[in-house]
Amino acid sequence: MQKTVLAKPARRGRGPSSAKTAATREALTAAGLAAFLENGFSGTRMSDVAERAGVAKGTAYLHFEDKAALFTEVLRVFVRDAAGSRAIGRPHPGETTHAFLRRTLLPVVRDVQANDRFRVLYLVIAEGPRFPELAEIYRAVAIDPVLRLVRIYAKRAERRGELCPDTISRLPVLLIAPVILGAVWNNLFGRDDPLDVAAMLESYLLLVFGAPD
Amino acid sequence: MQKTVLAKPARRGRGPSSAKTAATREALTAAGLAAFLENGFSGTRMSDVAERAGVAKGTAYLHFEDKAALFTEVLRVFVRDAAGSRAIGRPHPGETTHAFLRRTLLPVVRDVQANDRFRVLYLVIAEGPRFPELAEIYRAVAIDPVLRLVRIYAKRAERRGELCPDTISRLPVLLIAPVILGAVWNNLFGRDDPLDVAAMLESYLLLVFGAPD
DNA sequence: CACCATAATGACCTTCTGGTCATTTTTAGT
DNA sequence: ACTAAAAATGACCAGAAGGTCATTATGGTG
Repeated sequence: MQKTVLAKPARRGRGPSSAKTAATREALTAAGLAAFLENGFSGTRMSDVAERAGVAKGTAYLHFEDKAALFTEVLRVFVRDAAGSRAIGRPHPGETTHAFLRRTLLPVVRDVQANDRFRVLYLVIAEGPRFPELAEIYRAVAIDPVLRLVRIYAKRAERRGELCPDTISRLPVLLIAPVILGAVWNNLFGRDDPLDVAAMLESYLLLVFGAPD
Repeated sequence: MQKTVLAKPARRGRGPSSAKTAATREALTAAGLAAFLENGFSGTRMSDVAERAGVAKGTAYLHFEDKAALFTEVLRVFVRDAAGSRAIGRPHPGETTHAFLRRTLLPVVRDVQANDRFRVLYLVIAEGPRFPELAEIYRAVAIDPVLRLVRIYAKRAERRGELCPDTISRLPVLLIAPVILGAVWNNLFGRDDPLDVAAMLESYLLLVFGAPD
C-alpha cells in the first residue's frame, strides 16, 4: 500500500547511498507541504512540487507512489511530528483549572498560530472528505488526545465547582470550537480581518469559567 | 463579468421563449449544487452536472460562462434565498436572553441541519480561498447579519447581568463557534460520529449563560 | 402551414497534467 | 581509474475534462 523509503534494505551495492537521497525526499516533502498549503490538493501540480524542491518531476515519483501518496505522507509526517509538543504538564497545587488552562493552552495556541500550523489544520479540513484516512489520522493523532485531556480537566473543574457541570465534560469539542473557528476564519477572511486565536481563546475561557478572583 | 440570463431583453422573436428555458436553468443550478456538494468544485465535471440536469453539456454553457460562473452563481442564489429565513423576532417582555436565544436559535439550527444546509456552509469553507468573492458574499449575506444580531443581544444580556461582560459583545463570532465546528465536524467525521449541532448549541448556551432558574 | 429566432445537441478540439521510462549522471567499492 | 548500482532526468504518453460550434430540434407568429 505504501512505498515510503525503499532504501532501508541494506546498503550492499556500489552506487550512491548517500544522505543525499534522504535530503531529496526532505526537499520534496517540504515543497509538497508548501504547495498544498498554497493551492490545495487539486490545485497543486506535481511539476510545481518538483520545481520547488529543485528536482525533476520524475524524481518525485521515485519517492512517492503518486500525488495522493505525497499528500497523505506529507501531512501524516507533519501531524505526527507536531504532535510531539504535547507536554502540557499538570496544574500546580491550588491552581484553578482556569488559570492552568490559560497558562498552558495559550502559549501552545500562540505558537501554532505563529508557525502557521493552523493552515495545516485548515488544509485537512478542506481536503478531509476526499482523504478520509487522512482525516481519521489527524483526528486520532491531533484531536482525540486533546479532547481526552479536555475531558479530564473539565471533570476536575466541575468537581471543584469552577465550571458549569455536564457541558464541556460531555462535549469536550466545545472547548476547541473557538480554535477551529479561528483556523477557518483566518483562512477565509484573515487577509482583511485576521482573528487572534489565542486572544479569542482567552476571552472564551473567561466566558466559560467566569472572571477569576 | 456575468452572463446570468440573457433572456430578459424582450421576447420579440418567434422562437421558443417558453418557461422551459428557465426550467432548464433551474435544473442546471439544482444539479450543480448537488454535484458540488458531493464532489467539491474541482471534483465536479460539467458533463456530470449536465447529465444530472438531463441536458447536454453544451447547454450548460448556454446558461453559464464557465464552471466557476456556475459554481458562484449557484451558491450565491442559494445563500441569498436561504437568508430569507432571518425572521428571529424579539424577546418577550421579561424573557431572559438565554431563553430567547434558545427559543429562536435552536429551531433555526435544527432546520438548517435537517435540510443539509450545513453542507453548503462547509462547501463555502472548503472552496472559499479559491473563490474569494464568494466567501465575501457569504460573509456579507449570511454571517455578518448574524453577528450584528448576536452583538445586539449580547449587549442586552450583559446589561441585564446575564452574561459575562465584554466577551461575546466584543467577539460575537464566539457565539457561532459551535455552529461552525458542527458544520466542519459533521463533514469530516459525521459518518461515524455525527454531532447534533442544535444540542451542542443548547449546551453551549447553558455553559455561557449559566443554568436558568 | 411555413418560417425563423432561439434552445439544445454532442462530436470535436485543445489544453493540461498525472504518470512512465529509456537514458544519463552520480557515487562507492575494487 | 574503472565499474556497476542506484539516483536523477525530462521527453514523452494517455486520458481526462473544460470549452466550442456547426448542426438539429422546437414552438411561437403571421
